Amino acid sequence: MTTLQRVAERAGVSTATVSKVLSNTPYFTEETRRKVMEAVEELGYVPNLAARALSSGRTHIIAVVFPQIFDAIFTDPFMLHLLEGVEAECHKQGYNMLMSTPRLSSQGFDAHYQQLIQSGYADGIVALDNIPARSVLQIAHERELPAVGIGYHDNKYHVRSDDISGATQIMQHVLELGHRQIGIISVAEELNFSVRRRLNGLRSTAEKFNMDFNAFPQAEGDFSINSGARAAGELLNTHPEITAVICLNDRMAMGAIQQARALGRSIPENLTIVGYDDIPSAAVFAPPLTTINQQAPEIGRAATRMLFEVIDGGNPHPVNVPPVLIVRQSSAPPLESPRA
Amino acid sequence: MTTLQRVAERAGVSTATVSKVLSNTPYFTEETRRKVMEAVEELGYVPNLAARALSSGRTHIIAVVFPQIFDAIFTDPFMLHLLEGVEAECHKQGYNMLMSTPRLSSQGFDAHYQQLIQSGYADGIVALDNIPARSVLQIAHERELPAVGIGYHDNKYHVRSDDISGATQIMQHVLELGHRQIGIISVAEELNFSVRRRLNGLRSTAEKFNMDFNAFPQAEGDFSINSGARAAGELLNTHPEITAVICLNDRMAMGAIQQARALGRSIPENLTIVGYDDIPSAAVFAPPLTTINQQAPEIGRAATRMLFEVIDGGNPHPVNVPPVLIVRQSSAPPLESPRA
DNA sequence: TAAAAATAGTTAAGCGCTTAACTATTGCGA
DNA sequence: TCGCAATAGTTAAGCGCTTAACTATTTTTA
Repeated sequence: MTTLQRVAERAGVSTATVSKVLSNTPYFTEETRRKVMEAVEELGYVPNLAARALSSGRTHIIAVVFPQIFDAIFTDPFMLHLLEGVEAECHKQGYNMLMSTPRLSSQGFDAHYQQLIQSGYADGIVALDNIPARSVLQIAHERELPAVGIGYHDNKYHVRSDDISGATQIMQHVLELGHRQIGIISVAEELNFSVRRRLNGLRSTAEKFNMDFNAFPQAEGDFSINSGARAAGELLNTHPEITAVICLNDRMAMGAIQQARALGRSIPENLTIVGYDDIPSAAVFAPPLTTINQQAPEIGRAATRMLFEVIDGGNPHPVNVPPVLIVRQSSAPPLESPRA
Repeated sequence: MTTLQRVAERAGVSTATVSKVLSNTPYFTEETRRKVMEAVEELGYVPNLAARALSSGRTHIIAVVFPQIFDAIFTDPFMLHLLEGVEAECHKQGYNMLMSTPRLSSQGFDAHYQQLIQSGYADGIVALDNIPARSVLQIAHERELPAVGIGYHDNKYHVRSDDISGATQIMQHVLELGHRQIGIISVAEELNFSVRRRLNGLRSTAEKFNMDFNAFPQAEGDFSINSGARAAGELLNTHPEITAVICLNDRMAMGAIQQARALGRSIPENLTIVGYDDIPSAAVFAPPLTTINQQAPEIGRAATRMLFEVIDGGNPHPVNVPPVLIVRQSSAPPLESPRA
């Protein structure tokens, strides 16, 4: 490994001058710059980043943190898309990403994660902060490490998907198709921060159409395909008059479709079913799902840009990323619908 | 931030003694250990890992490298599952993962990736090494950085999915169902290393059943859903007698199913269609796909264990991870089949 | 014309940790 | 009982880089 010292000898200047030229710190002549850059090129010099990190106090590494509950993160394509956005911004700024996937126990997040945060390895953190019981960024705040949360924890610097807007769009879509007998497959609010906001978006949109949201029949699932099937079964048995079902995520929508079919309904001809999240399976499902896409890459990009601003001493505003309605073949007007 | 120096002062010993106790290097008394550990706990000491990396020459970070072609990696769940396996082994050994997703241009992999490899930040690399045109690990070999490749490049240390075994299992499954009129949806061999081996596995299994593989009608796709649909259309138009189609991946199988349906075939009753890879959509497709699961988490684990062995000076053997046949509802015996 | 400011390059110290070499003491074996 | 080996702890140097402070020269301003 070639050192800065050897570059300095080759260029006939001090190591401080080499450092100055490489970091573009004033003052040096064009001749000095030429001599240094020639030596760098001839020797194939690449800086030792651990040394640079130690002396400058800056690593140009950010930690990307996805907390693990039930190992779900490694099966969730949302994670990959967040990562895509984070990576794109890191690449632009010459930063590297250190992955951390902490496990929560009764004593808090595991020791390995705690050590990483305090290790001096990362200039800052972007974290998916979505476990209601505990914020994964608390330890970063205690250490005054720059941090941006993705999700609903009360972090000063955060990026969120605008679940109210997403729910508004999906409810509006269903109502504009002419549906009035609408079932809701919901989830217990303690499981996930976004549930309340999705329900609020559905409610406020129904009210704009002068409909009483509380009169819509509801059944409860737990985000899984099976729970969606069970909930759809309940709804269709107790409310056979419904012409549409809004599910709070895609997997429950898939289960609902399977169950509705088993109960003799055809989709979407006499029952419209819509989901939320636009997981990859949604597009290839039969029929392809109408759903809400959260634009995870853009969330990842916005969070990372925000973190760089915090690291550079800025004080950026929180960001809400608007989701996008994706209309596919699982939704259609009801058969006897008077178009409103 | 508390330093080792302050711990030494608190415990009343030298910094070298603190370092010794923390690394369990001989020799120290039980009394000295107690004094040091008390000081560590009272001061909440956490080592600065950049300093440790600089002086010891070891970071306890490995680089996890997924080369980018056409941004496909951020939509491929296989990546997430590899990462799952790598992360599990890193967690066990107290290592951290530095993600790198280099881009290939005509001049080779990008400068950011090259700097990362030479930076002293990573003790070693686990890389998905699957671009036929160029090995992502060449630069690591030049720098004598410990490296393990996942895939078919000729790396000394590598882990591969046993594509021959996977293809053997899927062909055997189709033949044991009684199919003899079998179409193959293939891919040009230059696109991906695994194609030849999958075809070889299919061929050798057919020969074991005394069948001439070259007599099976073939059409070519490019791994995409659309190409699968086109290829299936060709096959069914020129060979309407076929009772099964083997596709070299799941997405082509999905396209083939959609096209076969459009051409009046029911799946699997009068046409069995099978895929390869067990992507998440396979399980929720209609009908759920019979396919081959590559056990990506186990590949990630094996590669990471191998890297730790190389870092510690060992000389491990390459590993082939056996895929698993997943039978679902897209395959069934042919209607007029004499069970062989 | 003299003083102040800017330019250019260097010296010196240090970032926090590791560990080889050294020193002193104790224990073991012949 | 003496010499060698093991134990215990310390000293000293260094890993590769950054940058504040310093020094010398040139340029600008009043």
